[in-house]
Amino acid sequence: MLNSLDIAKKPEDTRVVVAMSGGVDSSVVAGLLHQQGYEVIGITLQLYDHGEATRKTGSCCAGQDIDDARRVCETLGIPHYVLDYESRFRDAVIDVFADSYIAGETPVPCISCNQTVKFADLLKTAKELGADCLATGHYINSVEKGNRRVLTRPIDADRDQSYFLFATTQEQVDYVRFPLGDMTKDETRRHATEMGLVVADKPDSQDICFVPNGKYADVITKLRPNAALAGDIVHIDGTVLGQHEGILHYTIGQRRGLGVAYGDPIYVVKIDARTRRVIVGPVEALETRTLELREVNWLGDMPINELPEEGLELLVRVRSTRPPRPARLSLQNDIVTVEVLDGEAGVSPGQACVFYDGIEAGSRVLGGGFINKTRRADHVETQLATLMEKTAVAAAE
RNA sequence: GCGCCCUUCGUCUAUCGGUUAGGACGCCAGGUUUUCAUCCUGGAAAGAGGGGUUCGACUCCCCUAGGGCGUG
Repeated sequence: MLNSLDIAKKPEDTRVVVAMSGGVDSSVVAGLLHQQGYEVIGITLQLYDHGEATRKTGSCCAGQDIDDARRVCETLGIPHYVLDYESRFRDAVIDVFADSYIAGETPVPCISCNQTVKFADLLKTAKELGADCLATGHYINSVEKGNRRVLTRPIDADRDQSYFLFATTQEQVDYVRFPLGDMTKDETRRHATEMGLVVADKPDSQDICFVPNGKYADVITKLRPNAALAGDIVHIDGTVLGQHEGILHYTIGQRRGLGVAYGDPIYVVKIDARTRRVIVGPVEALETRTLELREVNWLGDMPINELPEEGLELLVRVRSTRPPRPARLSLQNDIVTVEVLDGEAGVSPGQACVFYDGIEAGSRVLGGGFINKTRRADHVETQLATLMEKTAVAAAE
């Protein structure tokens, strides 16, 4: 007989570590599991510098948030531990974040954090504590299927956090539980209020947790003083339209912040880290059909090298707030390649491409990968190639 | 040297003898969003300068400055 966490033990004999960020969601997870009689241990990771970042609203895992988590555990009457993961977080998340921008990509720090700190280090700690599972407050679900668990989309589609969790390995999926997967945000807040938790009305976290004031470029510049070098803003037709203050301010598909009045809206089409050029063009130039992925985490049933010759039809998201779009996944010369059937606009290297087998709640999350390269329409590729060639010649002279 | 034309938000421009001088792009602020963005809503922002004519001028006339075209 399985308990509510799909473990063959009575709740009171089941030890659960709850990853508590100090927000409502993970607090409610701890509260609900405690109510159900589980042996709950709250753990909060201290991830970064105290300072201004810790006082802003919508942060997590530092300063005030650690305090909130502690108070929640006191209210519930469960043990709470704070672990110092600052240096680990810095190496695995912040440094990687900075280097990605310098390389002209656009990172997703929340994914690195889940991938390395939460589901690697914290998970290991939970196992060392003898926990039967690690529970988090993410809005995603997982269910038993045969002798393993599969990741699925949550009930609350508006809150779906699967984009940030695509890199969770099968082994991790088997150990982690997501009690909020079949709950809406409103219900979560109601539970928090009913349980009298101090965080019941706390605002949701937003922005990058370790960046104060939303100025992520400042963080990078502080870490890598030579990162923000000026360069040209070049139209895809070759015209130099202006100057920018560092490629780290831009991502593919970005419109604002260019400071160029072109008459029509122009978007960042490509970032050339080598020459520090930001290439811009009309919205049509963003249209992308083919993506090459790296660091792919495949959670489908068949092994990924046994994909059908013609590819596997599924749905993909290339940014967390986009709806899943029909696509075909295939292996081409050992490279995992995604063809978005109707095209996508503004696809950036460094972002994730996450796979689904459907749109509705309960659909499988089939993993995903980081976008390594993209290919546009032929005429756009030709224009870009011409631009790259010109610089190569100029550099040679 | 002479003749003709042009000058409006940061940029490109619309309009008119009596208008809250409109739009696009840019910028700013909110909303959306556990990434960065996108997207949505809102906001600030203009008649080159000086004289006239007129009840009233950004609009008509003159001068000055700047720019364009044509011509000895």
